[in-house]
Amino acid sequence: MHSLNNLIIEFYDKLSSWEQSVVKDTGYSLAQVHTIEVLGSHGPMRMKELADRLGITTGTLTVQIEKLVNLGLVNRAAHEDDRRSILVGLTSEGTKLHAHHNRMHIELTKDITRNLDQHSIDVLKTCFEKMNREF
Amino acid sequence: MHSLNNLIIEFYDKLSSWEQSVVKDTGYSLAQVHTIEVLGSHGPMRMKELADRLGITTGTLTVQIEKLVNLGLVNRAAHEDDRRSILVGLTSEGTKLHAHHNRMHIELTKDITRNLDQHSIDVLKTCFEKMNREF
DNA sequence: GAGAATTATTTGATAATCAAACTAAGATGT
DNA sequence: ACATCTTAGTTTGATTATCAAATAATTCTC
Repeated sequence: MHSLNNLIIEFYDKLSSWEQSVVKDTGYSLAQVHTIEVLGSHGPMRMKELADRLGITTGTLTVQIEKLVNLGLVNRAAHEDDRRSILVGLTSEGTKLHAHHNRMHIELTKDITRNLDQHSIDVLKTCFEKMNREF
Repeated sequence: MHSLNNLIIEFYDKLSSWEQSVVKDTGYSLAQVHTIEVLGSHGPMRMKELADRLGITTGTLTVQIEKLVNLGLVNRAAHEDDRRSILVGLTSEGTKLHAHHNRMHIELTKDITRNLDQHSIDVLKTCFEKMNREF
């Protein structure tokens, strides 16, 4: 159990470093790219939901989104059913950035699984599915 | 490949959230606990090496370490061979905090692997070993 | 419909971060 | 040896990220 724990921590740390270096190349901040990632993979959502997913307060998010809107990556739209809320989503420019970032992720996944046979990959997927469910 | 990529990202995000909530309970900041984690698992090291591992500049680290020293979690010692360098390491108080945090990590690992049989765990370990090597 | 809860923004304060300048010490090349 | 180049850590000044609390608008509940 200890060894698996250490492997997970090492994996997490290396993924963190990778993300940091990839983000640095874009010229945007880590927080900004993370916001783009969440909006890109889950679609438009309300401020509250986005803040929860990012683990920050809505106050912090308000100023973040303001900047991303000014950068032309994100837009705000009225929420149909709830006039207190707004829906934030990606502009076409934001979508392009997300697609690029996602391609990098897929490249990385391809690279690090280079030496895994098909059976291992199948087991690995199942393990991730089960682990993700238990959080 | 796409599905594995998404599973990895989901795993990473959930681990992030978990870490954030666990750290919040300690009363220390994420950056502080991360520093303690690195020092705890790798032992005392020089500022430069620590900064590299944390992905921050030495300038940032200097003020971080100053705070951790004042909190009694970290100490500085002279480097034997290189008088430009100092070795930063955990105090007994810092070691205690690291041990506690590590126990939480092990608990988590135990929890999320609850539904995995022995064969899957063995494969999973091998996969992590191979993937960690490829970063 | 009155009171409670939720959503987003604003504000004021603090913490984290970087780049660049600086000091001290080691490494290198001739 | 010694001048130069590199490396390690600190300091400084500016920027960015963050939170908690106050506020305003809207929705929910009873």
